[in-house]
Amino acid sequence: MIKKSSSQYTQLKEDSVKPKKEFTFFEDVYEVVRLIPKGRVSSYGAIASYLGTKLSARMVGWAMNAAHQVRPKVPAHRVVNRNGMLTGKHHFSTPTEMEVLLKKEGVLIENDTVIDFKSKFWDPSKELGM
DNA sequence: TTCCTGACTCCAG
DNA sequence: CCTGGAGCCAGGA
Repeated sequence: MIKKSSSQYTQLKEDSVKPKKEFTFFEDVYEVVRLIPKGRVSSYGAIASYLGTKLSARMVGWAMNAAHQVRPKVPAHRVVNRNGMLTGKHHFSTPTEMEVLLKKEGVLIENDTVIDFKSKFWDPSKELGM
């Protein structure tokens, strides 16, 4: 039982002014997503990788979950999984919202998957240079 | 505090 | 081709 007291860390921080953490990761995710060109799509893993946390693709999805209430607007519909599947469609106002938005931008969907995903794929590490 | 879940991905069978 | 488990880490119960 290594029951340590957290008090030993309390003096480490004096920034009692800031109740919240920095949330830089989420903000970075939103910024990258906003850079995805219209008519193109990216993946959770690609974004995570670009931000240096390759193994945290799930966190990108988690960030998208809260992206709807973030301003400026975040085009979350342009983020799909590595296979081009619209795994996040159920998190939009309607189950077809994501697909409709993409089609409006020229990205065709079939069976919940982006058609010709390979050519529509936008890799931040490659496009933004790394 | 601990435990569980997830808009993911990789790897082994 | 499909399935399951591990690693990731922020929140909610």
